[in-house]
Amino acid sequence: MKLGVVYRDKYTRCCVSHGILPSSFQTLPSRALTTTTSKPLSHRWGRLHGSNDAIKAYHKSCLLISLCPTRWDRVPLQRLFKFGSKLLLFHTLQHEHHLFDHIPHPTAASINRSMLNLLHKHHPFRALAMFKGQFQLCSLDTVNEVTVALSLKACQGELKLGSQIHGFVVSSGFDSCVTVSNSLMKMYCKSGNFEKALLVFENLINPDIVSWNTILSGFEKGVDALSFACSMHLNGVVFDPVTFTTALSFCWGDHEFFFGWQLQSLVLKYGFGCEVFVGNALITMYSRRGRLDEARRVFDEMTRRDLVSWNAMLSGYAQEQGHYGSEAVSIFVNMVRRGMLLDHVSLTGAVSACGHIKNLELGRQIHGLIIKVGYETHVSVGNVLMSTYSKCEVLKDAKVVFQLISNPNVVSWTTMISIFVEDALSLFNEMRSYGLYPNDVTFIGLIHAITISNLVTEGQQVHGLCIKSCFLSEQTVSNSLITMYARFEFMQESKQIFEELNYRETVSWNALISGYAQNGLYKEAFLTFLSATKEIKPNQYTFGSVLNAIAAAEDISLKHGQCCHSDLLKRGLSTGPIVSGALLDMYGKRGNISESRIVFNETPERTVFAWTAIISAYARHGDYESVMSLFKEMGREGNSPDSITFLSVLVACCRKGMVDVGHRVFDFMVKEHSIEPIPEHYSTMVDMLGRAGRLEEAEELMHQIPGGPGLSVLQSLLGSCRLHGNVDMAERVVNNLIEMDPASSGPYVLMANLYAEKGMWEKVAEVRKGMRGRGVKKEVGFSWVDVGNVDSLYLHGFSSGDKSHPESEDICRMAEFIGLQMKLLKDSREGRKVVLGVTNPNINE
DNA sequence: AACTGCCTAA
Repeated sequence: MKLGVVYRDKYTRCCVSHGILPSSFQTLPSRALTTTTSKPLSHRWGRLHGSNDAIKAYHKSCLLISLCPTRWDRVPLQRLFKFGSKLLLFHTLQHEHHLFDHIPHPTAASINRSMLNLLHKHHPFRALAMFKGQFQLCSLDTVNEVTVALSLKACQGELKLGSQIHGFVVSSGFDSCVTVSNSLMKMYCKSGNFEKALLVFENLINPDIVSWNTILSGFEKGVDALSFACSMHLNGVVFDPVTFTTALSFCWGDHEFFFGWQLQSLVLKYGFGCEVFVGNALITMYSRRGRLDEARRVFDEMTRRDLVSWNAMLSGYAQEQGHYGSEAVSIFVNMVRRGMLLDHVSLTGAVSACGHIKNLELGRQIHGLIIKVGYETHVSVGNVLMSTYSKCEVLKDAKVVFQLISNPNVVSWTTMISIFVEDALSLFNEMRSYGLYPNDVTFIGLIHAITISNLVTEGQQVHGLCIKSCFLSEQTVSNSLITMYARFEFMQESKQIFEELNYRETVSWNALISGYAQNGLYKEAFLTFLSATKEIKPNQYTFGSVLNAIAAAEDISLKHGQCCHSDLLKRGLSTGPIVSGALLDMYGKRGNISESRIVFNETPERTVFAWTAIISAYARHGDYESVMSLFKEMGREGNSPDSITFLSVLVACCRKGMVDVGHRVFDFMVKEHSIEPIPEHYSTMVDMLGRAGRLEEAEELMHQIPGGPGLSVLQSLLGSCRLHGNVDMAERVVNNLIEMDPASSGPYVLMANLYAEKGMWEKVAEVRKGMRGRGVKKEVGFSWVDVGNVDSLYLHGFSSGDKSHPESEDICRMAEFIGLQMKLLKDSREGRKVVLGVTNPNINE
């Protein structure tokens, strides 16, 4: 009988059904299959003696077992067993029970070896089945303490199985053996039952160092672990390298780090400085605290290093957000030059370093290497590659990487959802169709995508899904939802989610405060900030949001902004880019230009936002000269202005009437900086031309705006028409305006005023009538006054003809007085004769 | 034979 294609298929099926990818079999030439016959095997291979030949023969025999097991006899097997554990490894690949039955007299040693092989090959439950088989056969003489220890290891933290074995341990008296107890403790630690592990430990009569180490490694909190280490020391337990390694792995928190130092000196004292594991733990400890130079010193002083040492150093550098990017690269290059066998940890570290320093070219080279060493289908490596490509803004390549990953996990899908915002929903559904469950990060990415795309209904659906799948209890997910609803202008929902949180961290407060600020609810934003300071420690984002609110609010006293400022100084937060930007923006918007300048001068890192904030502050103030000099200085310092910077410069030109300069700035923006003008740019240009009296040019420019003129453009042009008394154009503009926004009183009022100035009283009456006929009411304009009372939250608001204030009479008298003083000052400056008794040195001479 | 180290996504 010839073995042909059919059998190869059968062989493949057999492997697949066992979940095996036998790399050694893949290289078996198909010729071997087609030429092998099924003549009595013992006859053909029985005389093989060298282990290599035997293994080769065994390869074929494995195939044949699956093809025609009935033809198999015991003779070659017994011969093969002579070649020891290497062959036993092959048993584990196929039909191990079948083969196992052929072992004439299984001993505890052979069973243990088989179980260990199965564990190495990641088949823990088959190892367990082997143990179970001995159990059922009642051949307990083949079970020793090692067998029990191995079977406990095979449980992989499955509490149910482990407890059963614990029962067996107690009933068979194995609990007196410290090895078995140690394995039991490990099993309980892995299954998250640390208390039970402690119970086993406390019942031990003679715990050895492994017992202590096992318990030490089971602690969750660093503090508890280290105090246990202290008690070990006090109990006279002599630390071994494993103790140090375990204890050091807990020393990366703020409090624990000190302990790490002390442990390091103990390590040196005990002479364990050359232990690879200990050195690796030290490298990790230092790099987790960001002390890469000290980690490097440990690394350099190590006499022996293994792959993990190099990987620890590499990923330590890679994690530091690009500050040590070049160091990470040089470590990796060194590893490659030394011809080290790289694993997925090395490759992920190298790729993530490329992502942090945004070095696309190097990333691509390492990607090439990854393909060469065959890791392109590896999930972790693929995930980091995707993230690196997305950081380097080559999204297409990220997608290609994703498609090559053999078994994409939740992380892969989450990365895709975060990168491809517009496809986020369909990606999410596709992920679920593969039976993968989203985690909290997936939801954060999805909610963020929905927020950006403004998908209200889908947002509510995802909110429902979060409730259903119990993800609302995740702080981070709830925070995303708060932000989402705030963006949708559903502050009620935002607040409700916030209030239902069982614990509110700073981020949650920030989300709510910035939500209020963005929706124009400045008082709520400020009040929320006040409550936040009582509960949590505000950070730069908290202050950024509340300062934005105070900047935009007309009726919150600037004193509160100043209080925030001093608080920031006290906390040492005032120089961060977010806070300093918000501070100088606030002072600029609220009219305190000198304070703005001080904040700007004290800002160590002048970002585009800082420059823009100070320039727009001066522009709002009408200080054309300062705006232009700052704008030039900004260019000299190598900062490129953004769209808002240009807007502020244009506003300054507009106020000063510098039409030609404004034109040049506009062209400079479009041609040199390739910035697409936004409606506000056009509106400022139209305003600028209009104020200068170039009304026709203004109207012409207005019609060039892509998408047609908006409200603000028309309003500013109308203002210019009134200024220059152009009734015809004003009428055109007003008609346009009323069409766009029928409810607004602005155009009516302006038009009526223009007619009045021209003495066209019938027209005035007509406009007033039209206004009443359409049910339009004039909105009341308010002015705000800050009366020096620190406790008062808000300012006093006044409108024209308003007598509601209890002190309105005094206020009006004072206003009149101030008005008179101002008039006098103005007259004297312009060289007119002073009528009343305010002295002016210039006039007196 | 039991205890230990490096790992990515927001």
